[in-house]
Amino acid sequence: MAVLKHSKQRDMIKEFLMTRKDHPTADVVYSNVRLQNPNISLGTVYRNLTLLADIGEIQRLRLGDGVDHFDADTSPHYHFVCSECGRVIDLELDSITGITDSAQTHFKGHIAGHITYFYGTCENCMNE
Amino acid sequence: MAVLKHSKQRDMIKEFLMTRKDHPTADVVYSNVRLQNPNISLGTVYRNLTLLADIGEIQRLRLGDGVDHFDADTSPHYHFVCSECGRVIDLELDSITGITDSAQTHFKGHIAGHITYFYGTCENCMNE
DNA sequence: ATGATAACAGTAATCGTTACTAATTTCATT
DNA sequence: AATGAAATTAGTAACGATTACTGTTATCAT
Repeated sequence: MAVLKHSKQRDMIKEFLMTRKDHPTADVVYSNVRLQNPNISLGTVYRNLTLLADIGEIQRLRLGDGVDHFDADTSPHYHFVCSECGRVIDLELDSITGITDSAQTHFKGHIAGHITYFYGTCENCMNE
Repeated sequence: MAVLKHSKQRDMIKEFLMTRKDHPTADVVYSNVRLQNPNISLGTVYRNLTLLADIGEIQRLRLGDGVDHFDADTSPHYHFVCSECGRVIDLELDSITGITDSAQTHFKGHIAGHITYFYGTCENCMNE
């Protein structure tokens, strides 16, 4: 990979993402970062989100809603997606890495890991 | 919902899907069904795959590769996605529905279920 | 300061999917 | 069997998220 050069835009994107716990999409990142730098390009946001995810500084979440979400918290944890409002919420959950092992027992390839997320109705939507 | 009327195109799509264990995409369904009916429209394929999934006759799989896959096997089971070749393979795995309960314990909304799939290198790609 | 190259803004293109429309098919009722 | 209302179709246009391109600007080792 090419040598990484510093960029103000990348810093802004990373910093914005660290202030948020709601796993925003590229578009949300774009419109928020634009408040500070109205000239930033949507392509720049996408490119840097991809780059940051590739070097492991952020996490890309694919939650089946057709839009990528991004999370500055790279520690392993699980997510809940509200089927009503689409909200994405962190979940406290004891590690379930054991399921990778138990999936491996009957499988001849190599299982490197798993993707799991939960869905249902969030607290907010239940009170309606 | 409107009354369902029979359609030859829908039958062909369902029948094709039942012959396949490799979880084809809409496009693969389209090009195969077109061998029998060259006039069928891609929109018809999408509409019927969605309809069949809505009435529970098939399953729509979202596996994080940006393309929907479809499975005529509607029984609950898990999938493996090869990171090398993209192949999707059924997995034998004892039920892990318990994780839904254990996710529920610390969560105030209602968890209806979970999506889990595994990734790694398939047997084919390991022999290369 | 210079120069190589990474990153940028702006825009066009791509890809999977959905929406639209006029014509056709299904099917319950005659 | 003929009628007609409604579902379905083929074909095509539109859409939204993302990626690619291009000429310009910023970074940074020398």
